[in-house]
Amino acid sequence: MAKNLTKRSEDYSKWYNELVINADLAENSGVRGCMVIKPYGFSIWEKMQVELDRMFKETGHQNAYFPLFIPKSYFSKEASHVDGFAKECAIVTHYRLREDGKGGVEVDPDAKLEEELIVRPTSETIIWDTYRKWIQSYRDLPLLINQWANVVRWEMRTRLFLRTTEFLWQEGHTAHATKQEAIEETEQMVNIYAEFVEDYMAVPVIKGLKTESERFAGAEETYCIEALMQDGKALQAGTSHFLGQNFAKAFDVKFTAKDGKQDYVWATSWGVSTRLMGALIMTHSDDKGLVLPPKLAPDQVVIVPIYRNDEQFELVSKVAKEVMKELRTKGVRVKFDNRDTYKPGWKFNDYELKGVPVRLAIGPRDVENGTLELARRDTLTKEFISRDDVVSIVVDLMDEIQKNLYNKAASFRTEKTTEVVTYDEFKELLNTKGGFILAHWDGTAETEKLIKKETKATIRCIPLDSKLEKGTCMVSGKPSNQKVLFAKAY
RNA sequence: CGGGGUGUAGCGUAGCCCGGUUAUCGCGCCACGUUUGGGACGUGGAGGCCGCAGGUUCGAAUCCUGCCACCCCGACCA
Repeated sequence: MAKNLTKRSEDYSKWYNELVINADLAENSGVRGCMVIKPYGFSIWEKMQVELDRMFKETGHQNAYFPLFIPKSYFSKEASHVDGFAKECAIVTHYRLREDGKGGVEVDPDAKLEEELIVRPTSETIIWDTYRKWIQSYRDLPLLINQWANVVRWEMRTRLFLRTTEFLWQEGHTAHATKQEAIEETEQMVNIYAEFVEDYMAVPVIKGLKTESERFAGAEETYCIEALMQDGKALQAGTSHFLGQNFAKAFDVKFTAKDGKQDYVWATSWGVSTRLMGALIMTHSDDKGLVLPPKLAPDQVVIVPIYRNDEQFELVSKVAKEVMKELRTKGVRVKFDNRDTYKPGWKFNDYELKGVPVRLAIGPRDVENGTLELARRDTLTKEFISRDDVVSIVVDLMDEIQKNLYNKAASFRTEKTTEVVTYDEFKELLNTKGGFILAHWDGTAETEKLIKKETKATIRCIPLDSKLEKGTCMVSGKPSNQKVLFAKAY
């Protein structure tokens, strides 16, 4: 990372970009708005997948896979859904290339598809078209399915991990016999997302409901989790939608209930994406690079040997390998970096850049004294510990670092969350402190739009667990029952 | 899609206004040697159709025209 570039500098996005590239997580591919996720970045994403997938399965969901291509006509079946996605779709119109006579290739105009195919921006339509065939009776319900997939949204502006043209995600699509059950599913999934993001990513989130204008295209209610980044901007980290009977009606998905009556099924959909990687990076990183929570770090501990000659290397390696073995027995992910092609100082900096939670250094002096040098990535502190205590200390540290990262992020968020009464205060705060702002709002789309236009701040959510309190809208002065969460957002 | 900016080695750049030897510097890369407890040093070396296509000129990285790509700010958005 550039030495003089810090996250406190004005150009936060440049800092972020360099961090993603230098920490070897991902890079721009050169293909419009698509990124290459490099092995190190992908291994973190894989850890996230494993934990999320486990949580989905523990709550009765199964994985399946649906097609990448969606016939254009499917989209026109749900009116608000098409409105929401029409402007950002990649469309397949032809199925063949031919030689252009100049050494290249061109699209063969004779190979035009009769019906264009949309590269999925999300899979509601094709999945509901399929569910129609799968669901006849209440006995087929609930249908609880998730898929891990890539989707494409042709956004105007892209950003590594946060908004790439193609991104990886999971999307759950469930069908239920009753409205109540579907709402419970929607709420359960937003709770699972919050639990994952807080417990595994160590990123505190606020659960809430989206306002009507921020709602998912085709949803009756959108639940979300919102996180606060270090530059004071909010990031939507996950969404769970109650779709009512909208898609069931659009795709004619009916079932016969116990009483013999036919009804449309009730639906939900929910998803998190590789954007979570962006949240992880922007929440914990410092000027030395990435900081990974132990639960998601591909390597939780790295051992760096210090030596001058082969003899010392053998001596040090022996201890390093023993320590590695003992830690692995306790379930700690350890890497022994015995490469002779890089110097210790270089390795120290590289692992700090990559965010490895704990570094152990062993040199001849340590072997002699029965010690190791332990360095924590989260606090950047170093200490010598006894060789005999290393396993218990490191095992405890995994929990401690995980908690410390969460607490740090939580107190940052508390510090950056302000309640205001007047619109003037609100505007002033946005320009100075930023962060989350709680304020009364009259519940109208007009006021919401006006605030967005004048300040660029949006209502991130109507928090679920905030207390009800009477007040008046900071803009219109009309009555309000609850403060809502505002912020400038990614 | 509007407004602004930038394209020179793998990366970051100087040169461009005011055309003129072999295109500058740093990092990285390769070889050899000395090094190794916080990003080592020395010596030598490789690597460029100066974004692309035209034009002006004896001569173009530099001037002109067109195109393309990327970045930033808006609008849009997980």
